[in-house]
Amino acid sequence: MSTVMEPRLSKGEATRERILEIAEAAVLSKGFGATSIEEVIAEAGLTKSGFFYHFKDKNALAREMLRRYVATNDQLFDEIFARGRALSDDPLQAFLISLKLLAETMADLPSGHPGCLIASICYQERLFDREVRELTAQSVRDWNARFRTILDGIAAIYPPREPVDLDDVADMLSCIVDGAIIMSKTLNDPKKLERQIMLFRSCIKLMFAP
Amino acid sequence: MSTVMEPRLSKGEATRERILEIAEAAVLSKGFGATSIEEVIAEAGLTKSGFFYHFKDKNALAREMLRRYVATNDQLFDEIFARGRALSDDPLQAFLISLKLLAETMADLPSGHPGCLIASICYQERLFDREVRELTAQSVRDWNARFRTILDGIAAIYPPREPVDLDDVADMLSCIVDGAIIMSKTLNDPKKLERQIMLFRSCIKLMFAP
DNA sequence: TCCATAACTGTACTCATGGTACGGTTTCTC
DNA sequence: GAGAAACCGTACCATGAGTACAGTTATGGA
Repeated sequence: MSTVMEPRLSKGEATRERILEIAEAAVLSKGFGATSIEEVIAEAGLTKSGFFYHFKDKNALAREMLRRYVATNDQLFDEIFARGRALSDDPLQAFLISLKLLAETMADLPSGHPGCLIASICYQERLFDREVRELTAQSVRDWNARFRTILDGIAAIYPPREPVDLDDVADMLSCIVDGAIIMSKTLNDPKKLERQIMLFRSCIKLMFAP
Repeated sequence: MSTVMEPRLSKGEATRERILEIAEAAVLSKGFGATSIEEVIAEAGLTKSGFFYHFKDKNALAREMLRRYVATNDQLFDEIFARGRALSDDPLQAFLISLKLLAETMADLPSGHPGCLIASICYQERLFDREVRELTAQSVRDWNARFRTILDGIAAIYPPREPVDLDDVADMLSCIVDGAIIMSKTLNDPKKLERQIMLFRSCIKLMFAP
């Protein structure tokens, strides 16, 4: 899809990356509390001492995992919404294009979306310190604000038919995605996610299209 | 709201109920893997022997928790959609009323929705046996089918404006609710849930209302 | 009122795992 | 080649799941 310029990683940074990737997959499939450091280091091929050299404790691992996750997602959104704007000057059309791109991106994931780390953390809040919880909340607020900005641009040109609160509509996208990921995973049907995004797209059309 | 006829519980059943309630709250706030039997029995005021008298192991606890959760939710939906039908003969109006009732029910929860057990389990799938996973999948399928039936009744009278797949629309409700619960918990803002349900209601109006 | 059984308690284990502490060793990197 | 970065090994403690089993108390029906 997109070739990202990876800055050359030192050996330590590469190991950290490897640990974070393995840990994320484990956390998304069994939860943070049930993810043992032992299994992570076994898969990463290093010892417990090696692990604790990189991460002070499990909470430090969680923080870095989350930072990584948020950064990756931010980048994805930047890309998708920039492409939408590049393909149409009309804000509504641009958004509809971006949503289609988002749906396609999700559909292209080989074995379905692996899960949303923020959702996972939300269902295990008591395990994390305030910093982690604040980070999740802030990233959600940022995403909502981003969508809200887009919707403002649309509503300025196309007044909504039904009286809807644009903040709620902005929130809706995250809700749909998170909810659809859960349904996809629960029913073992990866297609649910892209279908729900496309349905949200239809709702946007119904709300704003003349 | 509604007075449910509780069949008189024997002492053992009452203890089981108490354990399940405490365990559910713990699981929803810290995850299944991180919920220790010790803390559950401490809060329930009984010993480890007492616990294992009621539940063979932790997975048996999970199964019963889930059964309880699904039954409670089924009952809630039965009630809400029956009331909707009672208040209007028009299937669309009945559904809109039911959605409003659902939103109000969610708004009335004292400290926000405690969380969806199915979502929690979905993010810890590897911890559970096939029976538990099959139970979650089946309950989601049942709920989707229930909504689909309602939508069929609506679409028979009010053909949808935009070409939408009714299965997707049916799925959307669960997605919205699950997603909004996550956002409510993450942002510590209980109102998100009811607002999203009301927004879904607006979308239904936009899709079907003449 | 009695008795069988349900509903527990108490004690005493095993085993796996998270996490800590710390000294030593290898491997980069400049 | 030196110094720092990136580890390894070992030993240790606390906690939690789960087992075993004998004993005790409460309950509810005949």
